Amino acid sequence: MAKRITTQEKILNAAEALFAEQGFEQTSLRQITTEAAVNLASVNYHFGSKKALIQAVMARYLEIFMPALRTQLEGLGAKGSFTTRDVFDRFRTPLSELRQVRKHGPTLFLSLLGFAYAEIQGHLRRYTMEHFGDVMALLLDTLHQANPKLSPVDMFWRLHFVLGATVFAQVSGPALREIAAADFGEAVAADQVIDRLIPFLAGGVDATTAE
Amino acid sequence: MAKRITTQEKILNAAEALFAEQGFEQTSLRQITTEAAVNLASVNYHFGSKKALIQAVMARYLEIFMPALRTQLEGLGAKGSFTTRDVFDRFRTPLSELRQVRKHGPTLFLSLLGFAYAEIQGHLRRYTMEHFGDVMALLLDTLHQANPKLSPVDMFWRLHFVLGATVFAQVSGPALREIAAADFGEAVAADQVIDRLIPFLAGGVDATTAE
DNA sequence: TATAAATTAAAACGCATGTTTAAAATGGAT
DNA sequence: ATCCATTTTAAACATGCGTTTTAATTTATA
Repeated sequence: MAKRITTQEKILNAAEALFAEQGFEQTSLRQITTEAAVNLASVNYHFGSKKALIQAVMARYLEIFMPALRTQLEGLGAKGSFTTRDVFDRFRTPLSELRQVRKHGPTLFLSLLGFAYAEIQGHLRRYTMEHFGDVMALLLDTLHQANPKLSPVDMFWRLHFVLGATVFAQVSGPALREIAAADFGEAVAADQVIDRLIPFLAGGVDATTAE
Repeated sequence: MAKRITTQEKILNAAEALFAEQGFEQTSLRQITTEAAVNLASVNYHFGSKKALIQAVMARYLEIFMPALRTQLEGLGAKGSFTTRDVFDRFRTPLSELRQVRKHGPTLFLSLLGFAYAEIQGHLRRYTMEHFGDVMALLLDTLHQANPKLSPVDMFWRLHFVLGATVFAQVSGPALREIAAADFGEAVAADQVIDRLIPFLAGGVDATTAE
């Protein structure tokens, strides 16, 4: 017997798919509840507001991703020395674990993260920093260990460039993969974008600073 | 005597400032017309629709930027050999020329470009490709000359990572510069972000591909 | 089975948006 | 100075949104 899917889960599942596809603002509660085949009012009943729903969608992923990333980074830190590339490679496992949540969890998560930053969801930034600020600090510290030449302020900026490239790659992902397939006859799976991305990011972070 | 400012220009000026600050979707025509001190209906009268206004705002910059970039790239192509870094450095002049349009033209333009991609303004993408597709092709070609090792499809993806990092840096620019100033006591002018960005981008594009 | 609590359902509310309409004002050409 | 096209204005329109309300229904408890 299939396990019972609650209304809340139906909403979360429909919401995250639409959010990842269209962004938060552009997705209406009516779209979500239609897709989930539940009543419009149930979103406010179960979650309180649209904003709270967005947070719930993100939390489901962050609660898996962040502890996993922390474990990975701590494991790397135990080693004597490592490269920037090593640090970014440590993102692979935490991302893969998101498949527990949903089949396309990794892609969904990164897309959501993308929209969270692209649209200015200040409350999400606050939520992340409040609950997982320590992991973010650990990431910054680990990257600095990998590349001690870079000053903290340089690392700060580059880490945000990294975030930008990542986010953009996901948000524009579907469109870009389509163009790539048409122009190069080379279909690229969503998950493989990350394989193209990681070398780029490591190269960027390791670049020599401006003279 | 100050030169007369037409209603259309008043609208364009108010619109671009608000767009760059808040994005396209989040900026209402009522905000724009209030700021510009013109009647609400004048937007639709002069431009036809909000979508057309967005296009007009972008066109004002693209029509200066794109030909300038083309000139720069052609100048570089005449040289025997050049690096990826050289290519990105050629963006500086075209960006600076945007100051003709407005004092903070370069920053405004990049922010607008950012929102154009972050929000899914498909019509802007189409417009750019339609009117300046040749320049984009030239850019891709020039980058390939600078780094022949990279396959076209690799270059395609990396160029879009570049765009993502750039766009994100501008959209989140104000917030990031604030944090940077607070955490590192180091104020960074908006124009200087591009100086931090260029080495990062060149490093990313030149990175060795995944094994 | 009777009762209370939790959930679902349908409808309406209040608000903000882009757009349209139709009248008033403006400005240049004859 | 008059006429006509252009522009500005104020008002309303249609639509979609998140949210709230109130009643019906289901579910669990005693």
